[in-house]
Amino acid sequence: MSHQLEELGFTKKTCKKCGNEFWSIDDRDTCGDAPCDKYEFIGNPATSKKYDLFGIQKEFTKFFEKNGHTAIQRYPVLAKRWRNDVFLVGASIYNFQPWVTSGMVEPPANPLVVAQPSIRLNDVDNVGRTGRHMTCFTMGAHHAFNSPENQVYWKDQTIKYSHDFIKHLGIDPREISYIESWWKGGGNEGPCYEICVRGVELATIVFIQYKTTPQGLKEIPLKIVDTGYGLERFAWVSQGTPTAYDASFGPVIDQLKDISGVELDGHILGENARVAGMMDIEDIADLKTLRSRVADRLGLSIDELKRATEPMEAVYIIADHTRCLSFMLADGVIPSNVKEGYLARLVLRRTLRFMNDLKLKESLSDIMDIQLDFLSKTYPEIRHSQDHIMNVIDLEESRYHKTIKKGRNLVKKSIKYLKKENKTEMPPDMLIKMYDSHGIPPETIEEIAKASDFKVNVPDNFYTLVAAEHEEEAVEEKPQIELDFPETELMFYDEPERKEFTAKILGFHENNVILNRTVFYPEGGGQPSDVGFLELKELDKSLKFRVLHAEKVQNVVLHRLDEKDIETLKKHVGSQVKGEVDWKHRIALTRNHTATHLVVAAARRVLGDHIWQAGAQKGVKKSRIDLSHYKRIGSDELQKIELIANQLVMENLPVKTRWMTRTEAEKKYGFILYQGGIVPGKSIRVVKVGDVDVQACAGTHVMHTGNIGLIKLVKTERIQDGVERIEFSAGEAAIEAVQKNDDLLKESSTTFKVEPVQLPKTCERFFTEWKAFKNEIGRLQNQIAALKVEGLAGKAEKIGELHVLKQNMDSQMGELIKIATDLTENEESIDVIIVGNNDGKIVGASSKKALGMGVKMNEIIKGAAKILGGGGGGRPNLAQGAGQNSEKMSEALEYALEAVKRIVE
RNA sequence: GGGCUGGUAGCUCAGGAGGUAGAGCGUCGCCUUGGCAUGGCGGAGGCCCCGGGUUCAAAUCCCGGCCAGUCCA
Repeated sequence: MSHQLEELGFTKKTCKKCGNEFWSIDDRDTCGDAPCDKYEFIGNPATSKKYDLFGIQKEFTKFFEKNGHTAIQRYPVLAKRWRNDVFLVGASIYNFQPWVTSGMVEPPANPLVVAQPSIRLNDVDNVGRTGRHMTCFTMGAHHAFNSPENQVYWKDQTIKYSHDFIKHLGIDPREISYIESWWKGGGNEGPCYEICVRGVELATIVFIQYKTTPQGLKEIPLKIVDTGYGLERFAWVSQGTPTAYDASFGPVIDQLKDISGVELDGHILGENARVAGMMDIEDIADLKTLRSRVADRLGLSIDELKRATEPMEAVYIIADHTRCLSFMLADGVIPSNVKEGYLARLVLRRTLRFMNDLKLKESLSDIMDIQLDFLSKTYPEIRHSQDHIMNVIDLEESRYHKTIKKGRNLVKKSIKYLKKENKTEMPPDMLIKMYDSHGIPPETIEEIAKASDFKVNVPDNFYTLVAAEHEEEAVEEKPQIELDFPETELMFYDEPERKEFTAKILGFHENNVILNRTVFYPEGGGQPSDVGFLELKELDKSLKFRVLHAEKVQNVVLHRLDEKDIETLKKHVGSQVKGEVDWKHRIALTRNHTATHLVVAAARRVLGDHIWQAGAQKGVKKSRIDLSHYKRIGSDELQKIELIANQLVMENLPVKTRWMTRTEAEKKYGFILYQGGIVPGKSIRVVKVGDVDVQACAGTHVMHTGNIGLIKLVKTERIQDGVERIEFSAGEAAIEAVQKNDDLLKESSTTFKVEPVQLPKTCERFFTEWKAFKNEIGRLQNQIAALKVEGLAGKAEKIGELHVLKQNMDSQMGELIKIATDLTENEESIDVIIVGNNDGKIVGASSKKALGMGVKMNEIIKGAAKILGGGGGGRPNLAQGAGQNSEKMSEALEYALEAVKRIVE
């Protein structure tokens, strides 16, 4: 692979334990990585000096700067800011994907060095327990991007740099081993070395040089040096602390210890980390193995060990998770039930659970305060978001408590139900349902069950079972269209007010015409396509074709026409056509598009800087934008946004557009450029509205905001937790929207015969009165029923032991029911009553005495209602029915009476 | 983007194999008391989220929508 290692005195060997090939100076027979070697640095630092995390970060950056690298600022952990394939940054290379790594865009510097906070949640269960796993770590990285024209450095130099750096820290080169391996990820791969010292992997240096394709490896033109130095691990080996947590965020841990009163036992922790270092921990079963091994070595029982370690682990988890949350929230992740927001909520709720285990009386925001204090010394930008973070945290904490409280009730109820069913244990599917549908973790259920003296058995593979509940869905991949046409010249950028043009017909694709240039805006960036006409002049006559739609495929604009028109046009490849866009349509979309930028800008002013556009769809009549926000937008906030947006219109701000290279634009404006979505390409079109908004945007815009006219916000909708949708109209459509509201008011006020201003009061009055009348009617019905009951008793006939009454009455259903129940429940002289009315409704009731004799009213009424041509039923003591043939009522009543007779006699 | 829950009195929730809408707390009135804590009795308070469908009959079943919760990618 490289001669560099040989030059440095290394020779290649094979590990006798794992069989991997590795390089070292010393004559050793194991590769230097766990589990082949065990940790040899705990209590015995490997470096000449101790570094805390920020110390090593500084040292790292400084070293590579000195060696010709340009240091760049960290990127936000929210990768969505510049790419849409992953949620969070998991490594420094994520910063440069896909634009730089594909070779399309120049890197911000070359070579460069960065210390990139990275988040990986796949091992979240191990955090705090193994001594080395973290949700958030700092990846120190030096990158070189080697293009055919610009070779920066490759394998030899990379190895030299990394070796020099480790040596520079005072680590004895004889302790370093380089394990040969192969790296694969993100569609690329290449050879790599894992650099290990005293049993721990400190860094990986990767040489990305292939693309992974279904046909195998494909050499790529841009060869990338991708390195990753686990800076927390460097801090760890330099201090020799029991865990990497102590070395990385010791001050936070100290304060947490003070608050919680937990004493950390360095001996146990160190032993735990040593054993954990030797293991791959993937599930709860592995964790149990770890516990029993550690307990063994310390001569403790597993319970004793758990009692001793769990509080310490909780402290570590809280310290780790709050760090992760700080980056997430500061960089713009809004906790939610979907996407990256869900990941934030997951971490946040885990933190709350462990705080609860420690019985901390502090709120999460108190703990976050400690973490933010600590972090903002190195990352001052986090301070700027402090208020926002605190708002979000407090809100989330109260949401969580609400959920748990609801969950508690549900669990108690379920246990009660199970006990009634004589079950002694909660079945696993119920446990899964509780978590899946209601977010109650099994530990919480166990806790509640214990209080209710009920057994809960959580399966080891609980989360696997949960996952099994969710069937995977195959992702359909769209077949790529291959087009062989030159790039279409887009005229609407240089001449935004142009309505007509002439162009040459280059060819066809399905129902689409391809021209050499166009004024038709192709659908994209949430802006629908233009429509209009193409006109072909042929000798004396001219033919006009409707353009239904335009879209861009690989820089070629497809103008979709009716199938018949395509057939006609096909004879004219190479001819000139005149194109004309429907301007009313276009200008409406243009107004809506610029208005979108203004509404976002206004929303940022009203709601805060955390507001980002999460999606948008423009239309002629109405448009909508989705904004990241942690709670519902209130109606007064909405009105404020509306006012500010319209003020920006009235200021008649100039809208300036210009093309810039991606790197240049990002440097000047930051990722806020990508509010409207990720824009592809090397150079991007930057649209700047006065000084209030700047976005990378390919859409059409008015020249001055005054051209938009009115902006009317219509409604808000919460499309997900953490994302609020605002629907609005701009220009003429806004006037229509206002007029529509006026119509609604007029229509309603005409009905009430009042002025619109009186409507709210009038409505309220009508509603209250309606309720009062409704209640009054109920009362009157009861009274009428009571009156009608009087004197009825005497009309009963005696059948056997029972007094039976059969009567046709002029009463509604409700009244009949009332009469029937009154007489059978309260009046002792009546046992069975059957009443009907002229609408074909029939009701029957029987007293306890009659019931005792087997008079089941539901069956009798069922039969009687059949005669009426309908159906009926109810309970034995009270039943009702009805049918269309109301003229047969007396027959039905007679049937019922006979039925009673049959039972009694 | 997908799955699963839920929406009933001011609040917390029962009910829901279709057939008279319920409880506790709160509220109002009366009684008990010298006053308070309390206790007893009685009352008011429901578009059973909205719209459609099935049915003699829908809070209950079905479809759609809105709102909320939750898990997963």
